[in-house]
Amino acid sequence: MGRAPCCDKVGLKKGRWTSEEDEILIKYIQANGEGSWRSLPKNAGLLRCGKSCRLRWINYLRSDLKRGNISSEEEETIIKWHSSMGNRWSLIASHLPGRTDNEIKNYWNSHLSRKIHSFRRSSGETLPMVMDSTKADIPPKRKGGRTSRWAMKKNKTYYIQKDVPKIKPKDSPLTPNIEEVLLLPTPDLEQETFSSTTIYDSMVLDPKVNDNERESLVLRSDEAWKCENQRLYASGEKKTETLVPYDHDQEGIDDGVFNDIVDNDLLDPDGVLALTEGRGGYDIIDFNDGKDSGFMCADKMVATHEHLQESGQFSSNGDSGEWYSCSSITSGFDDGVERGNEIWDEKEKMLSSLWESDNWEGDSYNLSEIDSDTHDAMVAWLLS
DNA sequence: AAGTTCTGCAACCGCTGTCCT
DNA sequence: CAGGACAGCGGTTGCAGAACT
Repeated sequence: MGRAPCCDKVGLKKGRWTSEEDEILIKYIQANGEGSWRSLPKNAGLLRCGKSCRLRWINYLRSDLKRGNISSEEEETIIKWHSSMGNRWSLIASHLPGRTDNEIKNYWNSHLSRKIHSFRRSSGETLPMVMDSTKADIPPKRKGGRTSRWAMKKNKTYYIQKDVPKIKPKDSPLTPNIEEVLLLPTPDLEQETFSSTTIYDSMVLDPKVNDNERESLVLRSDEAWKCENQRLYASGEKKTETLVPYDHDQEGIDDGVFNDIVDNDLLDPDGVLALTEGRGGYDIIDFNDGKDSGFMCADKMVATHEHLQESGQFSSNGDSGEWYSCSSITSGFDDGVERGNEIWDEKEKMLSSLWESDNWEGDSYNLSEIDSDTHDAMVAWLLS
């Protein structure tokens, strides 16, 4: 036999608390102490749910709360703890006396996350937008108002579009439009060198098939899907190649298997099997077992696991000896070899880490792996 | 100045683990 | 032990007011 329900929610007031209600609650708790939230509203004469009373007290009425004006030191604390704990707002709040989890959560969502996005813009990078085929032809026309929250959300979810609808070529040929919206966040050299569609240099393969089969899976003749992509090699040579996205739906992995991969079971937390988002869903990168694994780039297999191990680099072209980057979308240009001697600046590394961490939507386990120097630099920048 | 759109944040919702009966 | 409330948490929503054209 359990307890009586907390409240039946019938006839209870919702919404903003009035100053009168606050006063009643404060006086009651001062006289009787915290706790017994279920009986509190009745005893205090409030037409509120006990849960609501608790929330109001903890977040706004307690005398030890600071409320507003979060200092740079506090901001730094939030960033640091968030980088290691993710959205554990209550834990973060426990390191900030006088601050509540709700306040920190709101502050993060409305201030700090935006700082990171604005950095990407300020550093000459253009944030990619999700290509939504249903809207691609009708760019929204602004009538007035401020920066779109929707747009921020889109930016935020760009790399994490799990349920993005598959875009069929016949429905929405992307090639003509993609350049307008898919300028990736890359250093200057890359922006000059790579064409607009380099998003698809993410490698694509099915871990379940052998190399020959995989090649046939990836290669497509559908012109609408092809992406011309220029690559710059360390030698200075430029090459144009065609990258063809892999559509798991059309190409052989059934939805059930694919969803399993996406949802978790087949994802290796150590990164031997990784997903990157591509147009129409996820691409799968398998770093596992060498022989059946590798990287498909353009129209050929460019590296196997053995290449990776031997080279210590991300990948190389076994045929020509040229180095390829076969990285994810988010780090689509972060292969040091292909980029010659060019070195990413620290901010890019930071932001790349942030993007890859899926930090905007979920846990940030990757962020915790950022080395301390990078981490500190990131914090310094965010506070600058 | 009016109309439109977005921001900031307080409050709610729903879930989970723990405790109570 | 089972069932249910409690406490706490993170995600989401709603709205007043700000920002913008």
